[in-house]
Amino acid sequence: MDLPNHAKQMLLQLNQQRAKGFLCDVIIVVENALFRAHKNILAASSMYFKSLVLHDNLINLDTDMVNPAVFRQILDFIYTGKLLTSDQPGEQNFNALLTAASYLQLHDLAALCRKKLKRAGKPFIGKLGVPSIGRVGRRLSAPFGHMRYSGSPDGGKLSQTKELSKVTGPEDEVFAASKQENCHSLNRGTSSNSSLNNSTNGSDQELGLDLSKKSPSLPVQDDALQADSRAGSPQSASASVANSASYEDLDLQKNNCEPMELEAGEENNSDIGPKKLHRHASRKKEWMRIEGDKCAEDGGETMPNGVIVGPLSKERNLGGIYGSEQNFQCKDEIENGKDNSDESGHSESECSGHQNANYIYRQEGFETVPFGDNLYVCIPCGKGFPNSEQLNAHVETHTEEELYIKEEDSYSKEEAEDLSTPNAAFPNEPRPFKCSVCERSYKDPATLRQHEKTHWLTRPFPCNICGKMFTQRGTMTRHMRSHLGLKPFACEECGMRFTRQYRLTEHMRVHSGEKPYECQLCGGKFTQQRNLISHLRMHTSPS
DNA sequence: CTGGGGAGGGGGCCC
DNA sequence: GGGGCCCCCTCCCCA
Repeated sequence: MDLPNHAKQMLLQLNQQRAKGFLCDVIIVVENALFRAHKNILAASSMYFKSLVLHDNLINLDTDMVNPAVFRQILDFIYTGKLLTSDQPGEQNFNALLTAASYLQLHDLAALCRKKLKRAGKPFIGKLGVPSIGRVGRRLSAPFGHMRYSGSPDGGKLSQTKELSKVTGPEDEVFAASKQENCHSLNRGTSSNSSLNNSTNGSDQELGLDLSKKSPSLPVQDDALQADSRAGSPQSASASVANSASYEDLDLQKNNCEPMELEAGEENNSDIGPKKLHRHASRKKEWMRIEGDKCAEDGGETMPNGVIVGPLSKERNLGGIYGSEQNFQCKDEIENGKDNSDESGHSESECSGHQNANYIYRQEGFETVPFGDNLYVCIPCGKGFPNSEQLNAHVETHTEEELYIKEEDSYSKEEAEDLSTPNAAFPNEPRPFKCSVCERSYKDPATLRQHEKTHWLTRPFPCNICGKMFTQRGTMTRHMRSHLGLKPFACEECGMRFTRQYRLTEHMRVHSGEKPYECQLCGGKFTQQRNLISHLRMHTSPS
């Protein structure tokens, strides 16, 4: 008994999931564009992808071999079995496709292209695209976190004009592609629309963000990368982890689950003190464990569950990365009649999926409403909907003002006073702009508006990768950096890199020995305020 | 084994 | 939009 359309239906479903970013667990970077996909699908389509996705969740493809427009065609082909036509002239497109298909070891597609070219009487004039013969190893694409830092006078920002000028002619469709679902341009210069769409149309977004920030000092990575002449290895296509902020991590990949070699290597290269050195080595062990523990244990067949990059694998971050999953988890919990709004530790945002994040959980106060099959619940009005599309359509009918949490009553006077710390800090400063929900007040309307967003149930800035929602664009941008492993702030002393300037400032005290935070009770000094605070807890805790 | 300290990283939020 | 600070979580090291 065969279901005649089973395979077709499955593929259709998978492609729809890809379009929504649902359960996508790998990001492929091609030049300026990001593509989300499913590891299983990629692995099933090509041995090359299979070896890449085994250890990495962020893959950079060699831009000599494939450009974003072509890769979009390829990804569509993988997910549909259909080759969609491109704007390019046929033979030119088939040449590019054949190059890329050979490079990616998509044999069926390559054969199809060859056939097309043969029929057209045009010989293949593309590049030699088989990784196993060493072509790819020649030029190792920098890991994503590095490749935009060109040491340019602008401090290494995404060099918009340069990147643009490189891409001409047919490749302009790169940027058309960036507007497609699942293909996000990282190049701010490609669009005047530098803002993210709001949560109601999150699946069709363009990043348009400069996530790179400027780099005060950037260690030259390319030499180290090129020294790694792993010709013939699929890894040589610079499958990189998102936090591959240093080539140490790449070494780690190279050594493939052999942390001992790494630590030894670092000791040789490092001129920092023993303690610091140890520290760094231990950090790498952490990374190692995250990315490769399973592969060490069982020969590399099992992937660490749901890990995008090392540091992000921490438990509490998984919720963010796998927002879509949580979305459904929350839905499941609704089905199971659980109240997950409190004890489960989910915040609304953590329950967030891609678009309707804040609406998919059973809200307290609505629990007695019989939802029936309407599992998607609009929090502001309590209406249930059978699917996310209908809910999204409904959500758009709400105005911003309606989305405020109407919970003035829940704010006690004491809480309100606690929350009015800005006033307490600057008692003499006039703060005429008062929040209508809590008692806080601000000097200017922009800050007030910013603050008022914290009362909204919808968070207007979704992460394009994991769907997590943020109240401030800056927070979301910062969060995106962590996905992409962008660490623009480098320590000149030890080369350690950070996602934030503030972290670097804190870190520099390690080198200077400065300990500005002193415990008034015991005189203990600390480099970081947070450690003084945790120290003070030790004094005040009863035990 | 445990508690304390050091430090990396993430999010919230105000300026 | 970016900077800065706060709070939290977590990991690692070490006594």
